[in-house]
Amino acid sequence: MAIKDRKERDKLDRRKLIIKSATKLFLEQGYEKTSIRSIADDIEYSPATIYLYFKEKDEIFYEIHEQGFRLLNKVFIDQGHIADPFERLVSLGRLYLAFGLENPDYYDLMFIMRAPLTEIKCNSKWIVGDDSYGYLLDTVQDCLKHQLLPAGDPDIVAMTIWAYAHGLVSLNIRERLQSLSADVTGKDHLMQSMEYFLNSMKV
Amino acid sequence: MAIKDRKERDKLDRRKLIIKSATKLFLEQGYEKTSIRSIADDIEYSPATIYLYFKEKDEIFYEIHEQGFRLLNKVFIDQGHIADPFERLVSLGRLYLAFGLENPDYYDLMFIMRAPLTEIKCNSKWIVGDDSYGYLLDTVQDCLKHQLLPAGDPDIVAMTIWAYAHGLVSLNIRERLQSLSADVTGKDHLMQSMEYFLNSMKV
DNA sequence: CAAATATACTGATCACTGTTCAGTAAATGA
DNA sequence: TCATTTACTGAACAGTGATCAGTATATTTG
Repeated sequence: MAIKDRKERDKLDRRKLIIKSATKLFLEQGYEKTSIRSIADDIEYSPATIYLYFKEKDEIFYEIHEQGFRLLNKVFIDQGHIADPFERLVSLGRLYLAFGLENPDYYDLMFIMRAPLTEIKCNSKWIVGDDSYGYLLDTVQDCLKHQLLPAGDPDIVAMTIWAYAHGLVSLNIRERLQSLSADVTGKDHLMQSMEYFLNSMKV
Repeated sequence: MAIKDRKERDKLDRRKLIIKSATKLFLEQGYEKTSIRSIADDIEYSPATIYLYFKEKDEIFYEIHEQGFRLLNKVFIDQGHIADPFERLVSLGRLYLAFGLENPDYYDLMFIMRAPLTEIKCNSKWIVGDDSYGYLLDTVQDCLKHQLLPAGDPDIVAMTIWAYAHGLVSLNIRERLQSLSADVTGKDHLMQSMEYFLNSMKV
């Protein structure tokens, strides 16, 4: 049965090849411009072949979507050592902002784009995102315990903070801040805003 | 020269006809599914005709984009009578949230979608959005004057509040809240979040 | 070993998209 | 009356995601 095993490995390899190429093209030119044909061209297979490994275009990009979350988790993971909960929260905020600005395409896929997750998938695998949200929730709960944030339901508080951070990043990515009366574009102003936000929240 | 006038009026009428049809189809089925051909079908003209009145698809949807801002302005405009600045701010927040949830397609076009505003247009006409932002900025300045919000640059403060509200609405529209550990979906939870946010900010 | 079957892949095609352009028919101006 | 402008269109271009009958190779079975 070794042959069968090898074949299965080969099949997975080809799947990975597709994802690798798709990721490369995606980071170069974004989701919309990365066509099935361009991926096929890149890996030197027929477009039809890709549909033997993925049901639809979205399924390929769901993998990249997951990669993005793994990336964000990696960024978050070694903040646990910060003892002060509020300091940890500040650090998470900074990192989230930096992640969004440095990986706008990943961020887009993860949080802005019309979800590439039709059907059941949504329940079964969205869980990857839970890790990142988990860090936030834990930190928020710590802050609440030490009364560093105004009392409230931890989930509501975490969602509130996330909503703020997401709003900041996504307004920036989609260039909605350029029209404001004052010029608040640029990373400095975004950081100023985040400091203002967190300091205002601090009890 | 009356004939020429009539002709110009007719031309504007046809332009309006296109926009009207585009709006109808857009609100029925969203941006992506509203094709030039479907608009042409609806108004019983050839697809090519549409390009005599609009340079590109985005130009049509820029009009709808403006309609959206006029709608939001109309919602905001009669909040000026609320005397207490902070109460006014709360009211603006509520209205913004309600607008986003009740008009997700408009909201999408206005604040989420990859901007349908290539080139110069961005400088010349984005100003429509300034009205709505103006209400927010005025209210924020009032709040700062009466020390109802933590001191800070008015533009940064306004942007911070807007970012929060936008984050809340857009995470909801793009269904990113469903994956959270607790079920924070639903208008109630969003309102709870907004109350928590604004109360936390209040000095 | 030979025949039947399973695997991996592809070219062609479908139905769609935004956009362009040569051509037409009618209204207008000289 | 004839030239010109105006308003419009059919057909096409180049691209998209997706499908499917067909093919060539490899494996399993009698």
